[in-house]
Amino acid sequence: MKKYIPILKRTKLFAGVTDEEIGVMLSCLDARLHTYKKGEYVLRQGEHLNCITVLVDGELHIQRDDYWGNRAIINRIAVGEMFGEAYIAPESGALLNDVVAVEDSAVIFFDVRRIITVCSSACRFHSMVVQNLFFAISEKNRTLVQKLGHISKRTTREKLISYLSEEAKRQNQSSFTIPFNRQQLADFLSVDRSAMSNELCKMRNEGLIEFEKNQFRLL
Amino acid sequence: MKKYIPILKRTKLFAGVTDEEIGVMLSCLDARLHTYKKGEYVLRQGEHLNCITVLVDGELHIQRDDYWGNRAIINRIAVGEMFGEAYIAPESGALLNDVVAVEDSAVIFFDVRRIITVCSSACRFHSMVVQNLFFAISEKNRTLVQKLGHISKRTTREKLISYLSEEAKRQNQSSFTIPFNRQQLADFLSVDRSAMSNELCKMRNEGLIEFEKNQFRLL
DNA sequence: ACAAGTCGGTTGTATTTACAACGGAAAAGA
DNA sequence: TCTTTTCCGTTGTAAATACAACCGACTTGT
Repeated sequence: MKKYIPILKRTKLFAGVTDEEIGVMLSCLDARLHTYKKGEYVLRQGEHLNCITVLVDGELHIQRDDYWGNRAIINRIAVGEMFGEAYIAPESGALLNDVVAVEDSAVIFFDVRRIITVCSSACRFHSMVVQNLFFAISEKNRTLVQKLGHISKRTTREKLISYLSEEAKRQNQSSFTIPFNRQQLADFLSVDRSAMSNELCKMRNEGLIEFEKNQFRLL
Repeated sequence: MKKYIPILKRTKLFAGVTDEEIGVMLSCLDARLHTYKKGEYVLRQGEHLNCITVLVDGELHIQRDDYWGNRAIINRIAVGEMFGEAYIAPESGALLNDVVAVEDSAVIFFDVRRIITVCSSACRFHSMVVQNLFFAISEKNRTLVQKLGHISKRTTREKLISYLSEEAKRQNQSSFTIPFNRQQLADFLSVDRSAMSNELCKMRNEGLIEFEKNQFRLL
């Protein structure tokens, strides 16, 4: 697990904490490492979780399939990001979504209560992590609201424009790569893949965008 | 401001804190009270916020109007709930939404940094509030995901069923009142009001639901 | 009591979408 | 290399939606 310390160091959760301090916290927070093959479920809807988790390798989707097989990709977790932070509270209840490995992945689980219960020794790095956790959850909150902004648009085209322009802004360039293939993007924006594909091509024909595979450019 | 202590006491943020302790914190956290008339803006998109706020009277909508005048109601804030928690981090940037008073309302603003920076005296109630804040933000996170679940449904009917059945479950009875009028519900679910109205009546004709004004019953 | 405004249901039409099915190109696997 | 699978664009059709317009019931304010 120690080999992931350099990665943990770059996460929002452990920002400003030194390697040695992280090493100490790994045992202090009862960290456990699990690995998953592409396609495996990390967590399933209905399970209970009392850990904060950090993805240290691979990629995860937080998603939900409904009764009719429609998939909604709620969120995407990249290396260094965390998930499970919505279930910190003891009375949080069961998970509402599945968490699936889209690539071979490695996840570290941390005991929640040991994080948010400030230890008696009140170590410097612990209170740092507490504050980091605040910021991280808070930021995820904003991310969710932004996503709401995308899918609350009425038409497929508007959803695409909303998503693509935010992505361009986030990556700070008009040409950028998105982390989804077509089906995944459709699931993320909650639209039909073929309809979306169609709309994308229309937009290209109208000279609004260019794209090839996952590479997009706004014009 | 002291007259709102009984209300604050029942909020998630101050759960488990006594009246006197809240009284102390009001000054300790630099609390400020503002009141708003129905229709007034509490905060506007683009502004900066470095406070956690609690609604102590009235009702707020967190919403966003796009260029074409389409309104999306992101969330509803009831008495005792808080907002602004997504902007705790110093680098959060500007507000992405408007916050509007739907009724005459009163809001208390608390300085964020004084909350999350544990004071040197490490008072009992302060660490309590820190933990409460964790749980509250975390819960809001879940609320947002639930809302995503509603509007990620493809048809108006599915959105309605998703929303109404969650509301029934939340209020723990098949007959319940919703906090929106038709237009607001449409804005909340991101659909057209008349189309939604139409769909509601179809569902009634099919014997799925009953309703009158804001009172609904699932059958 | 009257006028103005709000609210919710209804209808028709043009637009948009989902869905199913297909095919070619590229990638993955044997 | 050959086969299989994945990915993505295309098309046609049926279904669902947005939009505008209208009406009656009810509320609010004067």
